Order: sequence, then structure tokens, then C-alpha cells
Amino acid sequence: MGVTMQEIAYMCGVSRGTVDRVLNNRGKVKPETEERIRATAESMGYRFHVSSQSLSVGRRQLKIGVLVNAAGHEYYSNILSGILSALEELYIYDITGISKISSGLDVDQQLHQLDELMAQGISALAITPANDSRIVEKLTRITNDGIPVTVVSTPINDFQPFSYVGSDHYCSGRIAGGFARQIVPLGSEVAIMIGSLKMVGHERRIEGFMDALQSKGGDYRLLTPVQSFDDDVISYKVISNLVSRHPNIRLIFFAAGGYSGGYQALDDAGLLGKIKVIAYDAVEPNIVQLKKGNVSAVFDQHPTKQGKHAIKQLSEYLLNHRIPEKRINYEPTEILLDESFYVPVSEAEQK
Amino acid sequence: MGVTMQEIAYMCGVSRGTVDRVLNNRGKVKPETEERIRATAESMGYRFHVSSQSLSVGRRQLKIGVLVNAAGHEYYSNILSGILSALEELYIYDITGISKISSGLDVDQQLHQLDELMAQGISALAITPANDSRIVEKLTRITNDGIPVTVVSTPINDFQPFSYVGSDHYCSGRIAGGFARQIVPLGSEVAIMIGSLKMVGHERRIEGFMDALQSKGGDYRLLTPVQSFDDDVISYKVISNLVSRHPNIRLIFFAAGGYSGGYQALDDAGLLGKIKVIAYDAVEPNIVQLKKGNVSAVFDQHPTKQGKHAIKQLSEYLLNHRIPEKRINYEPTEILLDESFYVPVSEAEQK
DNA sequence: CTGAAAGCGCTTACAG
DNA sequence: CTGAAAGCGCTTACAG
Repeated sequence: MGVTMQEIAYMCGVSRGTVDRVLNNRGKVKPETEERIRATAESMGYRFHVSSQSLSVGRRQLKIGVLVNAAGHEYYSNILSGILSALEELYIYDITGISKISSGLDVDQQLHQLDELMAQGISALAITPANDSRIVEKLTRITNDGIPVTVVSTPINDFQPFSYVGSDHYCSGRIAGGFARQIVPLGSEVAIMIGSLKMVGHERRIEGFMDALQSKGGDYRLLTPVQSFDDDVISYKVISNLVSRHPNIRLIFFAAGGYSGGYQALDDAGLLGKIKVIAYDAVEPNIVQLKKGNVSAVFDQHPTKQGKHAIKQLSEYLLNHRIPEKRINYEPTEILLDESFYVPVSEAEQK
Repeated sequence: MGVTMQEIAYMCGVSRGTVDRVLNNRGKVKPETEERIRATAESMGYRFHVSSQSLSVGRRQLKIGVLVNAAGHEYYSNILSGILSALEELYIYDITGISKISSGLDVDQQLHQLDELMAQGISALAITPANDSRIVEKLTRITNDGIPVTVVSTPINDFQPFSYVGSDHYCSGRIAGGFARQIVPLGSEVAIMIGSLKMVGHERRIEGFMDALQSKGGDYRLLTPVQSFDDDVISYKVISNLVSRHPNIRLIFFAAGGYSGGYQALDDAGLLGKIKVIAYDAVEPNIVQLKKGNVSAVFDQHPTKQGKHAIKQLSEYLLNHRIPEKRINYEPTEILLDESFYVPVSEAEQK
């Protein structure tokens, strides 16, 4: 079981070296020979033997560069955690990571960090890039250097990555809308807080939300979305303002950051726990309110898994030449309820 | 980077062979030497080099035995799919699977199939075992032969598996209850259809359901659960009977098989789409009704992932001597709505 | 364009 | 109880 290069070499009357050249596309082989070798390799069902390859190539430490804008952002920090934990498991395969953390989407900082990573000789890159033309340019150059680039979570225009791992924001928003539809009566007034209407992801998310809510003869009074710019002070103001002007709101959808400010505003207005709230991302302020019963559901885009998948795809490529089946990989959005966090009294009680 | 046995041998003034003996616990080494070697290996941070090991040990084909009671059962078939797809990825590591399918929980059949698997020389086993003392006995013997046994989905008493992968039925049931609580008004009459009160998993599941429903001052009229024995004819009868005697039911929880019969009964009574239904497992009859809007939510225990995890754990052990962090691994239960199945009109529209 | 040899880090008989 | 040698399947210089 398991064809070797040696066997193919023997069959074709050449040396292993030649077979190696052909199968690894190193060139410098007479076309006829090449053809013959390819054919017999194919017919014998040759497959690379991973262990041998990685062994013979020497204990070359493969380095995966990581650049995540995790500074002070829980969601992105979770992406980084996922990446780090996946990297840990790769240690035995001589793969290590070099991680940089950028803050927000500071383009200059990211550019600089990318240069640093390249200087350290990475073989692959996982990044949550700023959607900026200079970044695109640099990532394109990196790709042209033969380094696979996996983009995580934040889509970037005009750049073809090795792979993309993230959310399908529209479908994800639909799930939120589908849930909302089930917990408030027809005709209810529904409000939305969003980060910024300019962010492609956020916009698609509320489109999905609205579409699902209005589908199937759903008839709701949807208020114009308010913007938090992911900032607690701003969200406090806009939510306070919103609820004072619209006393009949039955449900608020927190589709983006600024959660704490939003909850504070509701609390101050005496509405926390009265108005239904659903919110994006399993981050601390949301989980706290979920457990208190002030939030009906939280939508989790599984940032940790996104990070893991990104590393998985890159390492599979480095180790086994395996190309991801799909270039674009969506992590499904999960609905989390209070009960999702139930911890059994004793583990013994389980099973 | 990366300490080798050779280096340790040099440091200790012995040969690689001796280092190999110590580090692999092959015995036959003078205690002092052994102690010294262990100490320096430890201090130098020695780690096995996977590629070299698997290469030197020869292209030994590792076989993982698989025994799933998937015959005619969609849920278990999904477990098998997960197992099979995970095995496919292991081909390049010279790991293959030998799969047997048992029907229901026929003990004699399973015993026979286990014998067959053992005769074929498996190095690991993934199984959905019948909860029977003879099976326990056999699995114990297999374990004693040094073969790791991973139990999937169906807990088995009095046997300590290498690992267990499945659902936490109680917590899972709580999630169903938490969802139900949000979609029916306080005081509603709620009915439950279960497979059999004797099945440990099912029983725990409805316990969790009831606990969550009644928690937080929830006050519902819970009817005594009816049993379907996973059979459509029986479920048709019991559900027909149930709804005719209890005209005020607001929600039915299909906690186990017999779905088609149940839906048929509701349809014949003119109640399909009127009474709310929530149901366990993302199997076809449930998904169909979910998409039609006759079911509010489906609870998915991710059988496919369970299968994948089982194989992952076994292969990590075979390949890298890695022991699972936890012996018991629960796959979280996911809430699926109609919207979870939304397919974008065109892929181009995405992102 | 092609071959022969050495080596990656480990394990496996074989000697002693 | 311990060592020396061969070999796993591939890649990498080095010759030609």
C-alpha cells in the first residue's frame, strides 16, 4: 500500500531525482520523460508522503505571520485567541506563529507591521486587514512572493486572498431577524443600533435583519437605524434619545458595538428588562445582560473558530500542499440564549 | 531549534538507541542512565518529531475501526458521514477506516462486527455502542489490548472509554426550554413527545426542558409526556389522541423520533402551523416543516461534528500520542431557524 | 537534462 | 543493559 517515488522511478527507468523533479514541477526534465512519469504516477495513484517530505526538507521552522487588530476589542481578541490556540497544536510540526496586534484599523501601523513580519521571513499570513488601497497593494505583493494570505472576518475589496474566513453578514442578519420575528407581536415597533452605515458588514447585517423581519407577511414598524460608531458615549446618547422619542419600542437590535452605553441608557430610562433586546456578538456586556434576563438572545459569529480555521487552512497548505475547497468560508452564526450558558451544578450530575 | 535524540545522546554520553529506549519506555536501561536521560531531555525541552517517527516506523497502515448503528437512522447516518469525511483527510497520514453499520441496537450484531474489526487489525475504534453488559465486556477487552475506544453520541454505563463525544442532554434540553419560554405566553399549555422514558438521554433532555421552562417564575401547564418509541405509526396515534383531548395546547416539543407521524397527526387535525412546534435534530422531516414555517425552531446536536471530533481525537492519539484534554466532550446544541437555511439568490451578491 | 549520494530524526532488528 | 547499522521516503546539493 502506498506508491513511492522509487517505484515510479523503477517503472520508468529513471532515478528518483527525476521523478522528484517532475512531481514537484521543478522543471529541467525532458518533456517525453516528464509525460511518462506523470502518467505512471497517475496510474499508480501516487500521493506525496507528508512525513518524508517534511523530514527531508530539514527541520525548517515554518513561520505563520499573524496580524489582528485586537487592541482593546473583545471580538478581535477572540479571533486572536483562536489563532493562537491553533498555532499551539502545530508546534510539533515545526510551525510557529509571529503575532502582531494592531489597534483599530490604523493603516500606517498595519503597513509597518506587515513589513516587520516579512522581514522575519514568514511563510504564510493571517490578517484582519484595514480596507485600504495601500494595504491591498502590500498584500498583493506578499501574495506575489508566494505567501498565502488568509483574510479573517473583515472583507477587503479588490484583493483576492488565498482564502477568506468570516461571517456572511447578510445571512447572519437574517437569523437575527428570524428570531426577532418570533418574540415580538406583529405590528411592533422595532429599533436598530448599528456601528456605522458605512461599514459594509454592518450594513449587510441589518439588510438581512430587515428582510427576515418583513418576510412572510411580517408587518413591523422599523425605525431608522441609529449609529453608535462602536462608542459607548455615543451609543448612550443615541439610545437615550431614541427611547425618549419612541415610547412604544418593543425590541431593540444592538447590531454593533457600544453595548455598555446602550444598556446604561436603557437602564437609566427604566426600560432595561422591559424592552426586548437582541445583540450581536458574544462579548462580555452582552453575555452579562443575557444572563440577567435583560437580553433575549445573543448572536455569536464564533470569532475563535474563525481564527482556528484560518490557521488550519494555512497550515494544511504549508504542510500538505492542500488548497482550501472554497476560497470563501463562512462561519455560521449561532443563537445563544441564557440557557446556553447553563453550568451544571456538579459534573457528576452530567451524562 | 528543536532538540534531537542525537543531541541528548551526546550530552549523556550514550547512543541514540538508549535515548530512544528511555523516552519510549521500552525498558532495559540502567536506572541511573534512564534518570539522567529523562532529566536532560526534560531540561532541553525535547519533543517527539512526528514526521521522523511515522517515517521510521515504516509505512504501516493504521486502521481505525468504525461501528455506527446508522442503518435507516438519519441522525446516526450523519455521525457516520462526519467520521467518513474526517477519515478521508487522514489518508495522507496512512490512516484508513474500516466501517461497519449496525441496525438499531442489536447487541449480537454489534458483538459480531466488533470481532470482525478486531480480526482485521484495527489500531483504534469509534463506536455508537448498545448499552449492554456484553458490549461493555468486549469493549473493555479491546481497551485492554491497547486500542483506544471513543464512544460517540450514545453513553454506555460501566465502561471507561478513551473518550466520549456527544451531547449534554440535560443542558441541551434546557436550551429548548429557554427557546420555548420566549415564544409562548406564560400559562400556556405545553406538550412533549419523547421516544422512550427509559432512554437515559431522552429523559435528561426533557428534564432540562422542563427546568428551563419553569425557571424564572415561568408558569406553564406541562402535560405528561407521550412516548413515540421513535415510531411514526405510534407517534401519529399518540399525537392525534393528545391534541383531541387537549384543545388548548400552544406548543408541542418533539423531543425524539416519530416526527413524520407527529406532523401528519397535526395536519389531519388542522393544527399544523397553528400550534407551535419545536423539534430535536436537523433531520429531514423537521427541516421540511421548519422551512414551511410550521416549526419554530429545530435543535441541532451536530452529529456530523461529533463524528469528526471522534476521529480527530483518535488520529491525534495514533499520530502524535496526544491524549484528549477532556475525556468527555460535549458538542453544543445549536438553535436552527428557518432563516438558518436561507440561501442567497446569487453567490455574487454575497460579501 | 539526469543520476548517485548524503541526510532529515527516528525505530528496528542484530550484536554483544 | 547498550551500541552500531540499516532503513523509512523524500529533497538537496553536487557531478556530469
